[in-house]
Amino acid sequence: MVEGLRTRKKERTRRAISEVAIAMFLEHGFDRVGVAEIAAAAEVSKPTLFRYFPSKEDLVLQRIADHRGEAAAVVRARPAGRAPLDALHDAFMAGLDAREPTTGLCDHPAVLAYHRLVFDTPSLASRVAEYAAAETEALAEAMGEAAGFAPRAPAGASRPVPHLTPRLVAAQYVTVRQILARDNYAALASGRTAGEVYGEAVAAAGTAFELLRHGARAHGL
Amino acid sequence: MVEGLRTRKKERTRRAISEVAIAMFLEHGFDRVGVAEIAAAAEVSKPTLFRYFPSKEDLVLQRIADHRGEAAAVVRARPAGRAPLDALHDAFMAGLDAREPTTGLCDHPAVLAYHRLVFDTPSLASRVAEYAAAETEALAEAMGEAAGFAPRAPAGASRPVPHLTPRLVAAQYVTVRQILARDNYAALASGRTAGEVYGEAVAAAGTAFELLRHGARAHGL
DNA sequence: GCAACTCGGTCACAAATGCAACCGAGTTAA
DNA sequence: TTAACTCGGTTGCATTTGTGACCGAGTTGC
Repeated sequence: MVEGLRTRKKERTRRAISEVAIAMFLEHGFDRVGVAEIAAAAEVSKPTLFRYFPSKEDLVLQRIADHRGEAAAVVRARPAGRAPLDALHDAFMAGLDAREPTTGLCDHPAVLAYHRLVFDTPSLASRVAEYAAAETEALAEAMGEAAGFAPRAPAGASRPVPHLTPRLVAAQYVTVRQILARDNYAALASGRTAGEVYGEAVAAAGTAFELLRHGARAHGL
Repeated sequence: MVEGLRTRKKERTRRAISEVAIAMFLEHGFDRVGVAEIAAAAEVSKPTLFRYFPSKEDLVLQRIADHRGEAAAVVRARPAGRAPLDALHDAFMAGLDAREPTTGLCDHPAVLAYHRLVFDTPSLASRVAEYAAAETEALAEAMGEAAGFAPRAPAGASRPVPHLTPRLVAAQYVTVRQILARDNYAALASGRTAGEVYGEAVAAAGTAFELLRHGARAHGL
């Protein structure tokens, strides 16, 4: 009973609303389109729209939220004997290869426009930062497990709190990844193609993960 | 209630179910397709299917039922001074011109196959007869009004009962129309096109309505 | 003769949805 | 300042839908 009519229709509705909303935002701008218009275009009532998405911003950020916990999953599913950072490096390289939008190296016009929409709309950009914070926390937990730290579970807290070192490393990874993606996006925004940028992107990722692995000192900083 | 989301979606669902069902019946035969398969293909649950259509047969007959009361409406909407039978004749001629399926003069393969499906399936054919009876009653009422008879409303009856003459004429009209449509369909089934048959169909309709208007005596019967 | 199965159709219940009215904050206009 | 308006978001309620279990009649198999 994992795949009933109910589930299928709900997923379809969620996708339809989000896609319609993004298309309208891209065409007219985020705050020149009202939620009522989106609901009408998606053939859904306004309360239903808000049952799927808690706020107007989430209509856009759903795509980003879909990747929630991905880094933590990569760490947990890494091959035996492979270090967490190496597994993350592998995953990022694979993402570059596949031109995944999350790497910033996807030059489809729609994806580029989506990037512009998110970063040019303050309320959206700020929400992305929140997602990044949540992502960091989840990754820190997975890294704590990987490093053999038994996660502490304080009395009042609902979730275990990782130790300091995994949290620092996780935060650094998330930050570094943002920079890499930003750089790739900037290169594409200046008109170059993903194929042209690919080599530099790989090299930049190599540098970044090398820095993460061995610290700044080895680079004279 | 003008045109809300609810109404629109219900009509869409009703159409989707009926069309999916007819397509499957045409491909595999009426009683080689289960209602559960139809519901699955139409992406609705079985109870929902039966909320729209009271029986399996109605999945097919919906198209015919859609024309319920059409003859009565034609009579009521006829131009001032035009006799009911003449208005019905006009309407039938217009139907022939437009190649409406109800005239039997539509040679689209899908319509032909639909005809075959209905008349080759006993449980469907018998239901068509019931619809014809209901159609007759409705038309008789409209004709009674047109003829100036005040419809009688007997104590126990929920609806007024037309006088005898309008009922006879209405019954004759329905019968005659069935024969005309059957003849047209037979001609098309033998491989001729609607355009080729059109002239004969018009002439046949002329003869039939002439007979209705002036009786058999004038034709030596 | 009888059990197991199929198939059209129904039931009770919970989940999803539409609808209309409303709230509260921010804007505009008089 | 106040009144009217817009817009994101919410609420109560009726309608619609999915789900699973069930009924009863007709077949099939033994």
